Amino acid sequence: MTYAKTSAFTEEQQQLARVAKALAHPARVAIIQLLASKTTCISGDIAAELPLSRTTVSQHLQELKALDLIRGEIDGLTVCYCLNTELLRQVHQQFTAFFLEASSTACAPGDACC
Amino acid sequence: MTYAKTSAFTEEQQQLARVAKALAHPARVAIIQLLASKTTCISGDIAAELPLSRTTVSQHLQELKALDLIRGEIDGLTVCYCLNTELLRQVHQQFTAFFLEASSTACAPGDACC
DNA sequence: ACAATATGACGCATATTTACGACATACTTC
DNA sequence: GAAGTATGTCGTAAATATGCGTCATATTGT
Repeated sequence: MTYAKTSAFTEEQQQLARVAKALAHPARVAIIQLLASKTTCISGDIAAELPLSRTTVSQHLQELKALDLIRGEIDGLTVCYCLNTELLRQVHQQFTAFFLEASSTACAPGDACC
Repeated sequence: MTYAKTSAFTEEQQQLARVAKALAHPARVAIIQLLASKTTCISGDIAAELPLSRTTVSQHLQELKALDLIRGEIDGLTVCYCLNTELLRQVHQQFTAFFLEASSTACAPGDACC
């Protein structure tokens, strides 16, 4: 984004693409799953569970945070990341609307339109 | 992918990331929406409706086709693209499972874990 | 204050994506 | 078969993403 002639697409399309991009890397998918399953969500612990350097994981965390999908709370020396469940539910709805629209299409292989 | 230390993540995580990456550009989101709404799905028509060159659109179409999200049928001189609704429904379920897992997490801001 | 620790920011190398013009191919029509 | 049309492939430039080491900063414990 901010690369494409991005302004020519609807805000809705851009929003969906933005979130999709956030999930477009297995590490970020893994991070979200980790935050969902673990009760400890300390930055260092997250990095320790992933096959990437601490620096790289931190970068992925910042990307998720930039979209507000996760939030970080500083607790003394450590930082605790938590999922923004509100937003995730909202995003889920957006994706569902998109997929429903797409999977109940009038244009399928073999149809008159093809 | 095939960039990350990709093998270290689960196939499930990689699959989700792969599909997310396919949706990570507004043009590809737009293409899917177009195919869902229009009854004509001819390559050239698709390109004409997007603010990108025909070549670029063709490239995006190939990316979606590579994941089998869309399928192209050659009809003489033109090529008709259609959504793979089966796969889209499947992918929708994967995303739903992921989002449900994520949005019903035990770790929320203010919780004991943070 | 000092040493130890946890994190993020910065800089850099490499890989991938994006966008597009030019070219090649295949089919249709004349 | 020649001319025209619709598509995809290729090559290439510019923008981004990815991964990681090193450094700067902030906090804790001594």
